Amino acid sequence: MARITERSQRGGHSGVSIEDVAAAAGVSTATVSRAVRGLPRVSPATREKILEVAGALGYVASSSASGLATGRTKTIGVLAPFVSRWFFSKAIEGADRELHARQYNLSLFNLGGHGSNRERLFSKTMVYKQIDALLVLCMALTPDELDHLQKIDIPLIVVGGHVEECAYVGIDDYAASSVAVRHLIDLGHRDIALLHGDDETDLNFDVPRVRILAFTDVMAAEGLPMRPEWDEWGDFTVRSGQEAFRRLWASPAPKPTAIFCASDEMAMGVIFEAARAGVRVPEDLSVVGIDDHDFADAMGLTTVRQRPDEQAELATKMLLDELNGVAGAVRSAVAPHQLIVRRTTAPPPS
Amino acid sequence: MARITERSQRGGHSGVSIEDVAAAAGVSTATVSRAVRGLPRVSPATREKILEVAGALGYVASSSASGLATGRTKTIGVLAPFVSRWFFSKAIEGADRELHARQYNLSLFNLGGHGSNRERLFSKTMVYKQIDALLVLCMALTPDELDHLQKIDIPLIVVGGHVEECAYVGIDDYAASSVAVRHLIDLGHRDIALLHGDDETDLNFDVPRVRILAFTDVMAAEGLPMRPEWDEWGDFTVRSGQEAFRRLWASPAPKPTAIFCASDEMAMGVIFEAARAGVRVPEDLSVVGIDDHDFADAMGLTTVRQRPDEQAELATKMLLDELNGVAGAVRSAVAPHQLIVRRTTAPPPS
DNA sequence: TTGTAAGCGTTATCAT
DNA sequence: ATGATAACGCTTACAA
Repeated sequence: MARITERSQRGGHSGVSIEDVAAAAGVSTATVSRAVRGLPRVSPATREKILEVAGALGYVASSSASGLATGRTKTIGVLAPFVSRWFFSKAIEGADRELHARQYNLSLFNLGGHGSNRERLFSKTMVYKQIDALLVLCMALTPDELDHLQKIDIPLIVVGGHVEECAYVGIDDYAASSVAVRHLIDLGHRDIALLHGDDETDLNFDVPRVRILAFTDVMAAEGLPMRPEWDEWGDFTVRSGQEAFRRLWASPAPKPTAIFCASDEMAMGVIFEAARAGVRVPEDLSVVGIDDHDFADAMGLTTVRQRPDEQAELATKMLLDELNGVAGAVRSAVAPHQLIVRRTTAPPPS
Repeated sequence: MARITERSQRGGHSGVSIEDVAAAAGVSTATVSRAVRGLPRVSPATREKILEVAGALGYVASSSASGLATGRTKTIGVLAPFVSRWFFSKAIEGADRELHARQYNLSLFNLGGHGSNRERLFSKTMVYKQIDALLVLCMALTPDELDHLQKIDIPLIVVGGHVEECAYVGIDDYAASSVAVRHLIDLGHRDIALLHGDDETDLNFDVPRVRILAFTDVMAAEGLPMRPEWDEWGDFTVRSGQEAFRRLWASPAPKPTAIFCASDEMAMGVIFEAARAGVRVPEDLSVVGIDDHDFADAMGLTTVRQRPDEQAELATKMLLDELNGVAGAVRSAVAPHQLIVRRTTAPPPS
C-alpha cells in the first residue's frame, strides 16, 4: 500500500520498472539492462532467469527513460505532404517495412490538409529531439520549411523530389519520361499532347520540370511539333486529369492522337473523361502515364513503373545504417524504372 | 572547451538544454519550464525574457526527458493493417489533423506487408510505454493481436471494424448497405448480384458480414431471388473485383442486371472488367459501391459515402479528451453515411 | 560476470 | 513569482 502510494505520487506512472525486475530476479538493474538488451557480459543462467522474470512481470523498458539516457529515441520521422496519394502511401509502407524490421518506430508528420489546406506548419520544434533521423517525402517545400530542415542536424534523406543539398533516392525522371514519350513515337504518333504537373509556383519541386524537359527534348529530337494548345497542366490528381482532357477537347484546335501524362492519376482522369466524351482509348487517343499506380493494371494503363516503397525502404536503410555508425551510408541513389506497355497505347488512327 | 568535453562525454547529446536557457536568462530551470510551457506563476517580464533567450538559443525541450518526468509521451499510436488503401490512408490523415492541432505526435504501426505478407508481428512491446493512447484502424486482428491490445491499459478506440469490448467509431454498415441495395431495387432491379468481402477466416472482422446481412435482409423483404451463382467474394481490392466479375460472366448462369459491391474498390474492378468484356455500365449492368473513394466521382460511381478521415478525427479527439481528464470521452459513436447517385446505376434493361 | 552510482533533461513539490 | 531539489527509469563507466 505504501508502495502504491509512493508510485502514484507523481504523474501517475504505471507499469513495472527495471528495478522491479532486478528485485524479483535478485540482481542489479545494470544486469537486467544488459540482459534484456541482449548485451554480452551476462552469464547464460542469469540472463535466462532475468528474461523469465521480465516476461512474467510484463516488463517493457520505458522509451523515454532509455531515450534520455542514450540520447537516441529509436524512432525516425517521416515527413509527407499527403498520406492518401499513391506515391506517398506506398513510400510510407516501404519505410515502415525497414523500420519495423530494425525495431525502430515511425513518427509521421503530415504537411498537407491541415485546417484550410495551407496552414501547414512545419517547425523545427515538431521533430527536434524526438527523432533520430528524418525521411522527407516531398513534392514541394516552402523556403521556410526548407530552412527548418537544414537546421536539424540529424541524418536526413529525401525521396520523391529533389531538395537542395540533400541526398536523394528516386528514379531518373528524365529517362523515365523519355521512354514513355519514345514509346508513343515508336507507335507512330506525331501529334502528342503533354499533361504536366508543374504549377510554376512550387519552386522547390523540380520533378515536373524534368519531365517536361524530357518531353520537349525528345519531341524536338524527333522533329515533332509541339503545339501550345497541347500543353496542359495538372496537379497530379485524377480530377486535374479530367479537367485537362476537357480543356483539350473543348478547344477548337485539332486533337492530338496521344497524350503523355506526368502521372498515372492524371492519366486516369484523362481516360475517365475520354470515356465520358466518347473518345476511345486507345483507338482514338493513346495515353501513357508514369508510376504504375495500383489501379494501372486493372485499367490496362501503359505506364513507366516506379516503386516508391522500395525507394523509401532503401532510403530508410541508409538512414539506419548511418545511425549505426556506417559513415557515408546516406547518399543519393537512382532507382529503377520500367516501361509497362498495356492497353491504353496503340498506333494512331490512320 | 571543458564544457564541450563534458557534454560529449556520454551518448554524444547535442542541443541546448533547459539549464542553458536558465543560465542565459538568469533564472532557475523551474521558471524556464513554466515559462516555455505557458504556465502561470511567471511574471510577464521574466516570461518574455526567457522566451526570447530560448528562441535565440533554439531551445526545444527534450521529449524523452519530459516524457520521463511526466509519464506521458505526447504521442498517440495508430495501428493500421495497410496504409495504402483508401480507407486507412484517409483515416490516418484525419487522425493526424486532430493530433497536429493538439500538438501530439503520431506514431504509425503498420501491420501489413511485412516480410512475406503474414509475418505481421504486433507485440505489446511495440507500443507499450511509447504512446499515451492507441487508435486502432482495423479490418481484422488475429486473436493474438487482440489479446495484446486488451492488455495495454491506455485509452483505446477503434475505427474501421468492431473489436470486442472496445469503443468504436464508424458508420452503420447495415443501414449503409441497405440504402445501396434499396437504390437498386427502386430503380427496378430484381436480379441483383452481391460482391461481398468476407473470406470467412477473418473472424474478428464483421463489417463484411453485416453488409451481407443487410443485402440478404433487404432482398428477402422485397421477395427478390438470391441465386448462389450471384454471390461473389472479394477482398476489397480492385483486383478481386475484376476477378469476381470474370467469374460471374464466365458462368453459364443468367446474368444479373445489377451488382452491389461491399466497397468502391471492388466496384471499380467490376467496372473496369465489364468495360473490357463489352458489358456496358449502367445500360447492361448497374453497379453500386460503398465508400465514395477518391476516384468514385471521376468514374461516376454510385456509392454510399463515408468519411474515414472524419471518423478517425473524431475518435482521436475522444482519445485526447480522455487523456486530458475528460472521463468517459472515449465512447462508441456512429458516423453518417449518404447515398450518392451517379452514373453507374440506372433502370435495368427492359 | 556483476554491482555501484553518476548522469540524461525535465517536471513538480515545497519552500521562500 | 521564483528557486532548490527530489524524482522519473534507464544506461554506462568504473569498480569489484
